[in-house]
Amino acid sequence: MAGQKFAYNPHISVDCVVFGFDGELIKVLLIKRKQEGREVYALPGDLLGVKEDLDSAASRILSDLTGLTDIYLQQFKAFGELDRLSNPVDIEWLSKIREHPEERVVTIAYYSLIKIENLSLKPDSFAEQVLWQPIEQPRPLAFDHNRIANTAWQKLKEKVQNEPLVAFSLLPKRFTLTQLQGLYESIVGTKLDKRNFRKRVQAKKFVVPLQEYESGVAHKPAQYYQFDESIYRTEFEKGPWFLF
Amino acid sequence: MAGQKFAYNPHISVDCVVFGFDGELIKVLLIKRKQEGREVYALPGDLLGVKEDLDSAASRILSDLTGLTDIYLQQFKAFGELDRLSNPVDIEWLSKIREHPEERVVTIAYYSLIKIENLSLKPDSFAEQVLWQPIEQPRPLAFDHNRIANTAWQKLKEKVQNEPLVAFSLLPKRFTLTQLQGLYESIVGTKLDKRNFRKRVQAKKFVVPLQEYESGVAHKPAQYYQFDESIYRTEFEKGPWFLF
DNA sequence: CAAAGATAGTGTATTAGTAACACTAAGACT
DNA sequence: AGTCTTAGTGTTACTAATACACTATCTTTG
Repeated sequence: MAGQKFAYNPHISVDCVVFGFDGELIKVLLIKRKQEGREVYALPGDLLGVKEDLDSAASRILSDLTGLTDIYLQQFKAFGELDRLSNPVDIEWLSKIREHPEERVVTIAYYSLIKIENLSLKPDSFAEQVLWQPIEQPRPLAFDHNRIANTAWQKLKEKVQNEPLVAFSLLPKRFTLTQLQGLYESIVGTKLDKRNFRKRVQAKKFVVPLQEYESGVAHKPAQYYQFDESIYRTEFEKGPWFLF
Repeated sequence: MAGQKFAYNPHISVDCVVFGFDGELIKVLLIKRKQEGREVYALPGDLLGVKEDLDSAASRILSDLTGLTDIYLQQFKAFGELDRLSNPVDIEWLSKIREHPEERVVTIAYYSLIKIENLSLKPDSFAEQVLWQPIEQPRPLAFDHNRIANTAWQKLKEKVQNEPLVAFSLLPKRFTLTQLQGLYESIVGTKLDKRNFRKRVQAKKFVVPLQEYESGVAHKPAQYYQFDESIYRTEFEKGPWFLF
């Protein structure tokens, strides 16, 4: 970076599984690659720079793609199977862009949570290159990217159990309790009881109500809430511990 | 392996944090390296073979070291900081064993749980090379291995919360409830109430009592229990989900 | 061989948390 | 004015978690 030639480590890459929530569905950001008329979809990723941190590489990939910095990033697994490249279409693709396409590359995978709204401002050209794919409707991806995306989804679900903090990275700065509940329902995969949900949320001091309400909706307007990270942190330092 | 020359990938290594429980303390397996009269301790690890899986490399490292196969292994994080090698002693060591000692190596770290009893049968020479270090009394390690070991310990604690299964990998095949409680106390770092603990354990059908008892102890002999993995699996498929 | 020492093993009452359940409120649209 | 749509609110029954103290059984020792 910084203008000079950027040297890559030929055996290590970083891939990112970017999650977003549009108010209804959880989606994954894919990039489109045109190859002989066909479209192939893949996770955003790149080789690791020789003088580059793993975390920096993940940030670089995401900010190149979305223009966003300062987003939630979590490394979750390295994938190094010898047969990561089994599909002939992938091999053909690599032979165009890599010096040693046959060599095994170990990829360090990250998942990332972004507020989908922040992205809607991007230029149209952006919409040509990328796609938000709902997590429950997977589509075939390049390399072992389906496996990586599925693992990311599992890990995210586990994470939310222990650190519900992360869920808020998927919501806009201010949100309604209905949105929050919808997000949780997407993650746990079941419907939750509205009253019990709200009771629990309101017991958590880090979800703070604002004196602002929806407008222009054809029903009673909902109150907005926001997440207070500092209250959250002090609450969770005295973290509980469950056995079984 | 297999007699022929073993080619290494120069930029990727695998390190293992091996945990054991001696009935009282949780310990980590370290290897000793003699360097100019000084002893330097490190986690067991090695470069990754060019034709080797990540998981296979971890298994190889552990079976070379302990003779054990079929042990619990969990990949938990890749470490790729540019300054992983800051200590002059480490640099000197690498200059002896590596062709390009100055190049950054990304290490894929695993933690592993073994039944310490299985290891007591090893030849004495083994005891010369390795050391069981209690987790609460860390000692300075080579490279960034202290960081790796600490992260492993954190991840293990998290894991036990969601999958208490893993704790049983640290216990002998048959164990007393006092041993099990001691193990949990080591992991959570607090004392637990004996009666409540036993009530909870006995509610879990996968901890099955045997008609066998301690002998030769200077007190009432304790009953032995064992872990039934198949009961465990069927129980946990209908896994619960906690919000907050 | 009696007493002391050591750890195993057991039950109950209180409190806290979780789960199930149905109606009224407010705004938009016609 | 009436209908549609989602927001918002409490109580009760049930289940799980906590706090707490004594008896049982074996070994060792005087």
